[in-house]
Amino acid sequence: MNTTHEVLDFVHDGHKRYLPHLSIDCVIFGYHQHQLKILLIRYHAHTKWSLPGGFIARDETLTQAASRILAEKTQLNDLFLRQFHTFGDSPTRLNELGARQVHNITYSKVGVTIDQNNWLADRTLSIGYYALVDYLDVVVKPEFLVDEYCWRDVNDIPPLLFDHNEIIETALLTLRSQMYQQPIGYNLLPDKFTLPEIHALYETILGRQFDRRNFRKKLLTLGLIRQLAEQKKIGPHRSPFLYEFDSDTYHRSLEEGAVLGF
Amino acid sequence: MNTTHEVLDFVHDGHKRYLPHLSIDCVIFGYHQHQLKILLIRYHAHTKWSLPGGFIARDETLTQAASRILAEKTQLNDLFLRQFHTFGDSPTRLNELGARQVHNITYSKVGVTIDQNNWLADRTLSIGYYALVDYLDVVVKPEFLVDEYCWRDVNDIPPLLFDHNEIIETALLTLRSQMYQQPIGYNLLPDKFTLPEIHALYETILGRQFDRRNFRKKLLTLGLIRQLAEQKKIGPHRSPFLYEFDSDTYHRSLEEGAVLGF
DNA sequence: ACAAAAGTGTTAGCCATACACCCATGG
DNA sequence: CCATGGGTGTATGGCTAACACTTTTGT
Repeated sequence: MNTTHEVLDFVHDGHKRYLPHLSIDCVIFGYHQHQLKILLIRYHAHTKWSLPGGFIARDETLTQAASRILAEKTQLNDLFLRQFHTFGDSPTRLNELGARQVHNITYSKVGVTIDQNNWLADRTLSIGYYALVDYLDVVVKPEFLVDEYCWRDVNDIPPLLFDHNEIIETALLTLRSQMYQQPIGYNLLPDKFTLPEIHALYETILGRQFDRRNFRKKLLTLGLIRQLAEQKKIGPHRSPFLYEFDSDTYHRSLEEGAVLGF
Repeated sequence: MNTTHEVLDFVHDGHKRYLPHLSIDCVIFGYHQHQLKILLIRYHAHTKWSLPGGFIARDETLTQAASRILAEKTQLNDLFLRQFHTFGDSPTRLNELGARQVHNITYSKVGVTIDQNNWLADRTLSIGYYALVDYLDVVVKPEFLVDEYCWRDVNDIPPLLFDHNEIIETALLTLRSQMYQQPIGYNLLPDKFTLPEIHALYETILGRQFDRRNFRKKLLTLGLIRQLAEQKKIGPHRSPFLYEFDSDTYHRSLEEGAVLGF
């Protein structure tokens, strides 16, 4: 939606293409060098930030919708993307008037008012998905109704629209608990990475520290990573060895689960 | 819905009270004495069985809706009830015609045809909840549109309507993986229970065996259960001791997670 | 030579696992 | 006394956790 005409069409006829009452909200975790951030957007004329989201087209599956929405924002495909919860309890989701007012501020940009019967004024439940990306890989696409976007540190999230703070909270809990049972990193690290790199990744996402020696031992014992003969030049310091994921073990662990047990 | 009039009202005006496009399906696990069963229902004039389900009223929260639907079927409140996944990928959920045909069979009972514009003919996503009950406690309430119900063993589920087999599969996987991280049993055992009873509960739900001695040790070490001085009379055999849950530890483990680590 | 970062091995304690015999009860 | 089911303790191995010094590299 990049023109006034497209937006007006969406407001008036969106319910013909999309399912009303249901949206998808994406918690896009962006990791890079010891920082874990979340992509937030600010809809037109709002002061509060929100999570990026979208609707489910009538002719696409739920998974397709989530991938499409994520790809629209990040221009990236084949990301780590997981459904984690469906939200329908918050008072902000029961109060149709509140939602309508929020939309009215946004859509004032095209001079249209959402009336009580408009599909966007309906009560909407939201299916939460989270994704993990390297935020340096992401070129966020400007959108007509979005004034700005930003990457905010997970520990410094401001009050957001609707129940989006709760959605982030749940996403983070889910991400962390899944990380203890499944390998993570394929999408966040280069093909060949150093031990300090993957070590920092785990420490940052899980928000705690691991002993370097035990960490390496664990990943090697599980067969998740393989040490290479090459080293990486990192300037005025000792050169770390490069490692790569063992694709077989990695994907088997993704499916069957592998207890990291730290 | 127990009269023709109520059903007709639901078919024609249900979209005013309920959110269209979204339903809740409940996987009700019924445990009793070494058996783990699932409650299935057969809608009027259908040959295939289904999961019990329902819609979300416009003025209730998602959690309220799930509890209400469960209470309507089982007459029980305060059950162990958990959302586990939202389903919107199955081809049977994309094909509106198929869903309409299924509904038409059911609603033939009241001589009404669901046309293309009826809200029940819309594509519907389903939010899956699972519950755990003692199936001897359940008195299933007869419903106008339901010809029969039955408790089927989890290992003997026939082909069901729509994607309900997949929903059960996912529910069972979730239940089992949660059971390793959280205590279960409060709703399934009497206040005072014997060790063989809770032992059988775990073995049945998780589908594997545990050494009696190690099992007891584990639960006592975690502080989840407390041994009482009383014993239970069980006929022509040695009387087993009674135990009770330690309410504090139990609820703390529910929230924080407790690794059973068998 | 110094600063910064990476590499490396051992030990102790806990916990999961495996395992078999005796006891109580009612018929 | 017999059949059935319940109660109980120990030993082993593996895994987690804790811990500090040396090596490399560039300036």
